[in-house]
Amino acid sequence: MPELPEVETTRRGIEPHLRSRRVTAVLVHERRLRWPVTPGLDAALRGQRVRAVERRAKYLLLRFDCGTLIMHLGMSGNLRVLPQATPLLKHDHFELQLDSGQVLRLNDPRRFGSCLYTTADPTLHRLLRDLAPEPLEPGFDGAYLHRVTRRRRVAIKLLLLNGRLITGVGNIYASEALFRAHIRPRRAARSLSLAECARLAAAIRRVLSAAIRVGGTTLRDYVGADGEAGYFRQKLYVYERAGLPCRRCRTPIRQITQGQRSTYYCPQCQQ
DNA sequence: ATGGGCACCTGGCTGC
DNA sequence: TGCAGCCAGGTGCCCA
Repeated sequence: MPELPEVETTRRGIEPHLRSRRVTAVLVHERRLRWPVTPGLDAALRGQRVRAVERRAKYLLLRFDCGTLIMHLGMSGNLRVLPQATPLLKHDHFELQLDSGQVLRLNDPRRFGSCLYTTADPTLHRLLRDLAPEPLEPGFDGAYLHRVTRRRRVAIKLLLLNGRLITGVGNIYASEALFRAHIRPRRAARSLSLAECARLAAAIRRVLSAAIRVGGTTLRDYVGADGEAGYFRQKLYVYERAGLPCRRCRTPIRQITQGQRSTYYCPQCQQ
């Protein structure tokens, strides 16, 4: 489900309900996520106030005075703020009960998400420490992209999914950014000129920002923290549009497989 | 160092 | 109707 825009939409949705609230209980209904949910969370967090709700790449960070809860939504996870009496749904694995009478619930059918607690600096956590710079922060530009692609023979589409080099871009926005930059997904990363890298970096920033503005992309069952759908799907140029006419030139959109995942592109607009 | 492939899961859809 | 097969928004890890 979630790429950076969906995670950021979730963050913005839950943050007002969490900030400065005190945790009254932590309930773990299913410990077996991507990694086992950190044991002892109820004892660690009960009575603690949520100081901030932050995001790093596709990770959400719930900051407490005593430590940080690092959450990831995997492919199919979502977080919702609900009245505490709301009945549990299938695949509700984890919840934070709050002194407001509300509850933050993680639902994740595929259980690729995670929920880990650390008392150390979370940016030094093994899952976060090697991540690339944030794509919406100033350091991410054509020069950066040019530098990290220089010796890479891998296809640019696959490089966009490598979180150590680029972060926040997933399978949807990788195809969408390459379309907007007019670059073929199978091009070797190192073949991109500085000008192309600049176009691509700008396209990544534009597509992520635009998706955040409208609440992310809705595919299948994705809903934001308040349960409403995102609207970016209507703005997709190529993703899941195989065989349909390109919105720009009417050429049929092609679907190929790269790294066992689907890529979509326009053979006319992208060279 | 880089790159390819697999693994972890459930559910929805298609086609026989 | 049942069932096998395939596909799906992520990413760490193992191996060549």
